[in-house]
Amino acid sequence: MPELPEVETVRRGLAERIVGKLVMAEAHDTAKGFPNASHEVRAFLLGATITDVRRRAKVLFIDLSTSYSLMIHLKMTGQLVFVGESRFGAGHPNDSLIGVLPDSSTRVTLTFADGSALYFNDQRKFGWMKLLPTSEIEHVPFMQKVGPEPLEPQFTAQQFATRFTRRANTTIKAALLDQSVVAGVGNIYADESLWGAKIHPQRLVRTITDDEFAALYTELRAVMNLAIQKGGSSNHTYVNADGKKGSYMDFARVFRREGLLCPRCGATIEKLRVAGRGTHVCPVCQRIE
DNA sequence: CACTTGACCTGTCCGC
DNA sequence: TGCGGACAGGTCAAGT
Repeated sequence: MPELPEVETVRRGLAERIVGKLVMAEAHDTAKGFPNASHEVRAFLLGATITDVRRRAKVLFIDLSTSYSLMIHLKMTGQLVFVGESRFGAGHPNDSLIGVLPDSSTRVTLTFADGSALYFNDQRKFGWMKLLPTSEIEHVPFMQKVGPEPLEPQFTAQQFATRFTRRANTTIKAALLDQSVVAGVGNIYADESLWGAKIHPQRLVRTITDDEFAALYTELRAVMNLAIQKGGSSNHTYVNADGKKGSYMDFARVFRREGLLCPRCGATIEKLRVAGRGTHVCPVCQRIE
């Protein structure tokens, strides 16, 4: 469930809290969450200092002073929660997590020299973390095929529309979710931006007009920027680096609002299945033609 | 190559 | 109340 705005929120929180910290220890449960945690590879993690926290699409990178990086995908239920030095003194915002983490969903724990810790939790074990030389990130297959960042200032509406030509015969929703078209869009922001642009998710890409692509570009960026401002969306498991939920769902206009009224026209919002995903639509505003 | 479907997981919710 | 099954969704592999 973490999409671009949620991953960006986590990135910002971590960048503030862990850059400069020295990694003292690493513990993980099974091979699944950290598949390449061999002794040799861990040598580039233990004793390293964190130099940066970056994001590309829905992937996070924690760069280390050893020229290695942790590459992390949260998939649906992954969390990266920092618990600070407040274990040695009251008043820290995430005091409430002390003694709570690690829990049964904790897959990896990084402990820092000052006693603080970073927990990678993942209830459904879809997420992963791997350690690789920083210079090899660009060669990872996903990184090679992933599309442009939709919020980059230089990303234009024209470029956005052109990216879709390869997916002319599929639905606009399937194409929006395709990470090689545009990076970072998931189910929530696909539905929200299509509603904003008044485009039915089942429309075929080749039927979308230039004006509709322009509207979708504008809506997608607006919705993602608002979501970042609100700290992301929390359906159930998503939390930021402090273990706190985001509030975008309070602003959602169609997502998970089936049976409620469309805030634009008052029709009843429906839920259907498009591209194998639960899809929310206003049947009046978003005509299929 | 383009496109769709199933697999990966486990907690939650719904209906019987 | 208990239980089975559907559902949640990001990405990849395998299928058409």
